[in-house]
Amino acid sequence: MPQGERKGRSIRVRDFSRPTTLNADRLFGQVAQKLAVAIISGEIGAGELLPNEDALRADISVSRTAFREAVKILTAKGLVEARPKSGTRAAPRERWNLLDPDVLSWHFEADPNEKFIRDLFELRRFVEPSVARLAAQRRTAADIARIEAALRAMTENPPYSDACVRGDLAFHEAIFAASQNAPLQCLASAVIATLQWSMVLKKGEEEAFADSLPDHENILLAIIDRDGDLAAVRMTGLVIDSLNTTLASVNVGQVEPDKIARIKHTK
Amino acid sequence: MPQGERKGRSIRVRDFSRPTTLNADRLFGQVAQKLAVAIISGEIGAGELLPNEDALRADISVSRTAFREAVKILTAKGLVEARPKSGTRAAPRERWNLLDPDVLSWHFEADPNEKFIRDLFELRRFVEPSVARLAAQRRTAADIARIEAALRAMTENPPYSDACVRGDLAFHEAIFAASQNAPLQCLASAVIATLQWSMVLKKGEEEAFADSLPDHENILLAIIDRDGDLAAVRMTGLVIDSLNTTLASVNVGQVEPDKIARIKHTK
DNA sequence: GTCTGGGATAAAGTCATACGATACCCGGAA
DNA sequence: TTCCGGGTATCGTATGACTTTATCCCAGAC
Repeated sequence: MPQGERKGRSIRVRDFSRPTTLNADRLFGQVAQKLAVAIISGEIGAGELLPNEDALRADISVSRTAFREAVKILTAKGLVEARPKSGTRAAPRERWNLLDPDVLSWHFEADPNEKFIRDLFELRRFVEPSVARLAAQRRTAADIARIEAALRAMTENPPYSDACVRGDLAFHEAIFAASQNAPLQCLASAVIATLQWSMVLKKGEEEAFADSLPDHENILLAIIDRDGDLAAVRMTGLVIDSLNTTLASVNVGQVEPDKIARIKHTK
Repeated sequence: MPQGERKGRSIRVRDFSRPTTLNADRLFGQVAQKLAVAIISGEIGAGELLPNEDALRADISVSRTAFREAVKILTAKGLVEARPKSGTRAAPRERWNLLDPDVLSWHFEADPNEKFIRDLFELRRFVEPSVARLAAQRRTAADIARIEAALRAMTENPPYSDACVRGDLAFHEAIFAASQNAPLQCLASAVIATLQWSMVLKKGEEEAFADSLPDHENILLAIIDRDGDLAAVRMTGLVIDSLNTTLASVNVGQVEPDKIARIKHTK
């Protein structure tokens, strides 16, 4: 069956996360990605954008249309600023919408440094406990079912397998959804991106994963009991543990460059 | 001087916030705004997008180029999803990047309902205290100067004047900046949008504003003292007070529809 | 009758070209 | 040296044609 083949032909890292707006199979999407990575990695750095003639001659011969649409996407995400006649420049980092799913994805691909991972974990540390508290207060039966299903995917599949990782991401996303707060839910993509990366970095450390399973389960129990404070405390513990094991993997493990290279390769 | 005239001819609500990517003076920007408002207000609602022929004939005769670039912007912000053969559809609300500055601005213009304001205050309630704690721990002398300058703008100008409002926004933004966490800083735009709206709704209630001034000052003092816990507690109090007075204005004041209409008018 | 496969079809995507507007650069004049 | 003016580069917009892609429907096979 050729279509099944096509579907499974390559697993991309960001396939796990929420559907992104970035059509990588479309031309403008490729150009946008290439430019974004160049900007985020600092290759372009707040200077003027590479003239389109360069871009389309070096990479692939893209028409002005595709190039402009790619630039429009980057503009919408704050990566570049196009001023009427003076030129299109790469924007300073303060302007980037770092919480945009695509920007996060590009950022990890371009410059997955430790400071950035720390910052994201800090965000998780502040947000996720509160979200868990809300979830405990507002969850419906359907929310519980969704969280349970995600947890089941984690326990019933081998650690760090695709299905297991997907389950972990779904676990956290379901808790966000149970919070019933739409703006808050937008942060789920940032959390998921963080999780995904920490999972890739930690891959192989199965004891750490096994330890985290009861923590997940206990969070679910607190949410079922509508015990917001307990859910928040337990979520705090989970995030801190996750940060520690992730940083341990990054610092101790000399495999880090290899892993990062592999992640980039599987993009 | 005609150019000065043009600058001051209309005060826009979002002029106070960080510079948005939305070029309202460009054609594609206007189309994007119009479509975005139609989607967010529910006028289009997850169905198929109005065929471009309709759009360009009804509103203004815009070329396919401008229309497509507008759609690309909306795609990048998650408001629409374009698929090759099936058409370009308005996306469900879960996909919207509600924390994007432009989307926030459009959301307030299209559908400033109480639930949304509550959700945003909830976000503030969770995030800002933690940010204040970080700011207290990491602030530099320059950060202090920036916060002080913002506070001065609040005290030295008449309540709810433009300069005063700008000062209030700058106060909160400066605290975010002092946290030294880039992803966290992206939430500043959401906080600022919330503040801006609550300020417009509260306008005229000068006693509430006067009461909040010492609160602001005390937060600054805690940050100067590097007392993170105290800064967090005080920020929590400020956010809660702000929510209460804002909701009181919305619920008690029968002026609400009038005010909202006026805000929309000044867009 | 149901399922499968391929072609018709419609919409998005891509390309090429052209023109208008304006900010910026540079050279000439005072 | 300074100021002014025109040229130029670049973005924005418009137009028309062609390509790609996925859906839908119908015909043919089991």
